[in-house]
This record gives sequence, structure tokens and C-alpha cells, in this order.
Amino acid sequence: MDGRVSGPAARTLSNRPATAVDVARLAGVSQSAVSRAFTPGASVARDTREKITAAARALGYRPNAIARSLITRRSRLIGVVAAYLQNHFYPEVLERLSARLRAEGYHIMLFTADSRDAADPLLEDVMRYRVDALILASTTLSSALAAECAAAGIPVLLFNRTTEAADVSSVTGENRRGGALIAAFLAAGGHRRMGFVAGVENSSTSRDREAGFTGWLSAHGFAPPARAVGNYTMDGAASAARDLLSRPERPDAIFCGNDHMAIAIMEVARHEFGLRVPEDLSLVGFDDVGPAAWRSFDLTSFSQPVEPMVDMTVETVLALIEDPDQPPRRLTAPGELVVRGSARLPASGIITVDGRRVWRPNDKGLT
Amino acid sequence: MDGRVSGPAARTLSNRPATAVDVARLAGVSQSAVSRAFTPGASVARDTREKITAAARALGYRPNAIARSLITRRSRLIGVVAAYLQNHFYPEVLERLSARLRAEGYHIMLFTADSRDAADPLLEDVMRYRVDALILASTTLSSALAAECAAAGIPVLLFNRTTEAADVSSVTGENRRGGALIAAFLAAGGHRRMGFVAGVENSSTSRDREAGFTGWLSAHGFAPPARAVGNYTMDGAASAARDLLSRPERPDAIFCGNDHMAIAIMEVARHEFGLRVPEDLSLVGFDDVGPAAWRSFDLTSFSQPVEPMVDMTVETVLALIEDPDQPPRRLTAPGELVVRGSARLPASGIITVDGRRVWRPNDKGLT
DNA sequence: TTGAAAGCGTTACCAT
DNA sequence: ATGGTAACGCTTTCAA
Repeated sequence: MDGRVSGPAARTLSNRPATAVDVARLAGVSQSAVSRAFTPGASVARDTREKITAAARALGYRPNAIARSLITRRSRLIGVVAAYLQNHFYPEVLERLSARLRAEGYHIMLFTADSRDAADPLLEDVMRYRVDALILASTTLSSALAAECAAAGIPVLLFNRTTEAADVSSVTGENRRGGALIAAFLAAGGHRRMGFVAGVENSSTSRDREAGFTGWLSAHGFAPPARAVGNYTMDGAASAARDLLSRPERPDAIFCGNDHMAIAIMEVARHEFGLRVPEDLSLVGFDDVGPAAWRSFDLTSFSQPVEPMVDMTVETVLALIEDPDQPPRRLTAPGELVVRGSARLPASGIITVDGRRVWRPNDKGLT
Repeated sequence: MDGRVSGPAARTLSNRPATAVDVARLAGVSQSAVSRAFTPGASVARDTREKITAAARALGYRPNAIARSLITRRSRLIGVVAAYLQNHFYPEVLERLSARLRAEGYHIMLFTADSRDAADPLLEDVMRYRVDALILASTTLSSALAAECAAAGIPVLLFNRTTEAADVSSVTGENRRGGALIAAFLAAGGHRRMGFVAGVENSSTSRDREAGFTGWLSAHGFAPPARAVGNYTMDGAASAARDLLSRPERPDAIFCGNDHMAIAIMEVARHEFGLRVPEDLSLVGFDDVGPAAWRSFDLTSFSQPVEPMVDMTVETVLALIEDPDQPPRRLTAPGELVVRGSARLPASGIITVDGRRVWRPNDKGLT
């Protein structure tokens, strides 16, 4: 009766995104049919579907993922909490993770956490968006938070971290074995005054690497390494290096908690202390990130292979979403000690695999 | 009447997240009241609110952002499309952007685009989630896509890119002025055989930097620079460097399209060609990312200040969300030519500002 | 200040 | 194979 705005034309003029109802009306079918046409496994007759897709295209219709999420109770959103994005490892992970998840129909909601402030307020947001799962990359998850996620039924996966406090899934590299292997490598290279630069001290990653390193050393009659803390930051590592390198008994080899810190330490050693690497000081890192291979650094490093780690992560997360009650998985991706020029070489054990030089000592007992 | 599952206990036992109805029931109020209690500006009596928050806490209630989005038609999600995450510039941007948006109550949905494949399928996903705005960091947006976003009413902002094809908002650095300033700087430093390594050739960023550079050169009687294309990747830049440096008339200075490529070029120059930087070859980059300041590179570079750029971005995006019909903004964040040791120095014009050495020639005409 | 009721745009379940 | 209808969990009128 009111002629001002009515009829199909008005719909078309409306600048709000088209809905399934609009499409249904135009195609002359029910809204349910439209829904089915956009649902992969649903049963729709050939020409019904064609009418619908034609109408949808005409209206620029796209199913509203928000509305879908509400009813299906699946947002197909994965919360990813990352810190330390300036550490090259994480951009590499993020890139791969995003690609793999997208292939599975999931998307990333990105949260960056200051390492200093608690993850709590951030978690509040995560929960409100009803993410289907949460991947914590390098953030300490308080056990309280883990409990809260569990209560909310949100699967949690720790990436590059573990925790004893809660029974939660995790994907890590071979931190302990890597640390031990590096100790053996440096010892075989003739070094005697070892140093270690820790990352964030209460992180499992740093603790495990250190435990592997010092464990091997003490088991083989070495003095405990000189030690400083770099907190996984470049500035922290630079300070740690200044500390270590100005001690009377200067280390002749330093195991740096990760490559990011190793680079900062190398800079300080060379440019502030005038040391030659590896003649005066051997340096070994962890992660084997891109910059480790740059000629300026040529860093020997224990690898954490991004692709396998991400693949494990995605697989685990999807399984957890499928069945949240299944037991948590704690997975470890095997790495290699990739040998480059930043540390003096042992007499034997260096072989070339897939174009990379790696150290595989005959000595067993380094599993 | 059916006694099996009913009453408050049953609700409590349910492991689905609590809803506003659950809270209302427990607090003895209406569901609307619960909604108001969680809406900043709403009118709720003091003790009503207290009853509600108590009940909410007891049940672990959190408002469902998905449901809220559906009715408010605002997802408070910002789509961010990023490529080249291995270029340090982008992680820095992402980190800052995430923090700033979160402070405004928005969240990032992250999409990583292979630079090779089109952004189209990705855009489909973006639209389905009804993001409130789209930030394209370093991706070429086809004008067709821009049109589609406009049709869907999604504000788009190009970060570190512009386009003539469509009338869309953008935030960039001073690409043209930077390129010109670098030309003047190198000329003043006594260089005569200039080289340029382009990024992605059809990107506005690379084109503007090159235009500024070659424009200044030709205006001042210099031959056009030797030219190669690096596509903003390290591998591409390394190849470009090999090309340029093995030419008979080897350049004595190269303007590298960004720092990421500059580092690769420096590696090749030093380690493959045995050149000293800057004695044999001067190198200048663009962006002034973190690694530029590392002693090993000590790269002279025109800065693109992340914080101002991100702040402009957030401000613009919020304004566009508020009023999508306002005219697009094309903003430019001023940079400086940060002088370090990778290029021979001009006799004058270098001053120290905020502890950084920058070049500010007396010569006007470099606006 | 509060509660009832009408959506928001889907999917899911029933009939047909 | 198709259409009608009831959710999903919230915000937003509108009355009271």
C-alpha cells in the first residue's frame, strides 16, 4: 500500500549486503534452498542450483559467516597469540600457519601480546569471539588461563612452549636434544670455556635447551657454563654478551638460546669486543631462521623446522576441534644441527644432507 | 513436568558456554538487563548490575561477540592482508597495528597472500566474515577488487601502496621525495655511476621511489642509473646484484628499493664480489627497518616510520568505518634519510636529530 | 530502570 | 529435492 519504497527495485537499491532471502526471492526458491546451494554436501537439483547461483551472482551475495557461526557454533576462527614478531621465526610460522589453516577453511585472528603484560585481558577477547581453538606461540600460559580455556571448551595448543602446570597440547622442537648436541659439538670442536645465554628464563624452551646443554657438559666432566640471560630479545642478548665477554675467564664458545639473540651476540662480539668468529669465539644458535644463513652471520644452529612444526600444529588443532575430549598431544619436531661457519668444527661427524651440512656424531646417547 | 533434565542444576551441568539467558535466570532479571549490564553506556541500577556481574562471574559468562556482530552489523574485525612477512617491515607494522586496533576494540583477521596468486579467493573469505574494513599491506589491489569492496560497502585502505586505478585511501611513506633525496645524497657523496634495484615493478611504491631517483638524476645531468629488478625478495635482489655488479661499467652506488633487498645486495657485493662497502660500492636502502641498524649492515636508509604510519592507518580506518561515504584519504608519513656507514658521505648537510644522523641538504627543491 | 518481543542471517530439522 | 519453521545469542525498540 505504501508506494514509496517497496518491490524488488527497493531491495536492489538497498546498499546492505544481499542476504539469502534476497537471493531466494530473485531465484524464486525458498531461503533454505539457497542455504543448501552454498553448503558443499547438500542435495540440490542441478537447475535449482543454477538459478540460485545466477541470482547470487547478480546480487553479489556471499553467505554471512557470522550468522553461520552463530548457528553452527563454530566460528572457524583460530586465535593465534604471538609475541616476539621481530624474531624471524614467528613471521615464518605465521605465514605458513595462515596458508595451512586457510586451506582447511579456518582463519586466523591475530593477537600480539606484549611479553610483559599478562595474557589475561587478551584472553577475554579471544573467548568472546568464540574461537574454535587457540594457538599460543611463545607466550607463557598461566595454568589458570589453561583451566579457563578448558572450562570454556576451547582447545589450546602451545607452540614452541610446553608446560607442566597443565595438561595441554604442544608442539616443540628438540630443545633438550638440541642443547645436548650443541654441547657435544662444541666440546668436539675443542672448546673448553662454554657460555650460555638464556632466553626468557621461565619459558620451557629456554629451560629445556639449557638443561640439555648443561646436562651433557656435567655428564662429561665440564665445568658449568658461564651464564647470562637475554630474554629472547636483541637488546637483552647484547647486554648478556657484554657481561659474558668482559669476564676474566672469557668463554671461547657461547650457545645462544636462539638465532635472534645469536645475531645480537655476534654483533657485540665483533664490533664491540673486536673478536673474530669463530677464531676467537664460537657461536651456536637455535631455530635456524632465514638470517642464520646470511653470509654475514653464517650461523651454526640447531633447526626447528617450520613446516613440520606448523603441519603438526594444524593437524593437532583440527583433531582437537573435532573431539575436544581426546587426550592432549605433546609433539616434537626433529631438528638437525646445521653446521656453518660461526663455530670451530669437530674433526668428524659432519655430513651433507639435502645440500645442508649437518653434524651427526657417531656417538650414540644423544637421542 | 518432565523431571529428567530441568531446573538450574541441569543448566549448570551443561558444558556449553553460558549465555545471557543463563545469567539472567541466575540473577533473577531479564535477559535484556544482562545485555545492558555489559553495554558501556546503558542504564542499569547499581545493585541490578552487581547481581548480574556476580551471576556472570559464577557462570563464566562472556558476551558472544558473534551474536553481537550479527545484530549490530559490525564484526569489529579488520581484515589485514599481508605478504612479504619475511621483510622485517611488516612484522613491525603488524605488531603495532594489532596493539592500536585492540585499544580501539577491534581485532585483526590475518590473511597472508602469496604475492604471485591473486587476492581474489582471499577476498571472498574476507567478505564472508563481514570485516568492518580491509587493510591491504603491500598487495596490488586490482581495480575490480576495489570496486567489489566499494559495492559491499567495505572501506579499504592501502598500506604502503597507492593506486591510480581506483579512488581508495592509502598510507605511504615519502617514496618520491625519498628517492630524489637519495639521488642527491649519492651525487653529493661523489658517486657517478648510479644503480637502482627495483622492487615489484608494478607496485606504486617501487615506481615512485624510482621516479624520484631517476627524476633527480636526469634533472641534474646524470646518466640514467643501471637498473635491475629484485621484486622485493632477497633472492631476486641477489640476482639483481649479480647482474648489476658484473656489468663492465660497475655502479659505484646502488639505491636498493628497500632494506630487505639492500641486505641481500650487500651480502652479494661483499661475499661474492669481494667489494668493500662503502669504499668500493655505496648502498642505500629504504624503510629503515631494525636490521638496517645492525652493525654488520650499518645501512643508510630513508625511513618509513612505522608508528606514525600505523597511527594514520588506524585513524583513517576508524573514520571510514564511521562514515563510509567520506572521501578517501591519501596520507603520507614524512621520513628522513638516516645516515649510517654503507654509503660514502657528502661534505655537508649531515646533522644529528634525536640521536640519529640524518641528511638535510641546504638545497631546497627536494620537497 | 526494567522486561517483552522483534529481529539479525544463517543452519537444522521436519514434513512434503 | 524442496519449503516451512525453530533455533543460535545477542541488541534494540517499545511499554510499563
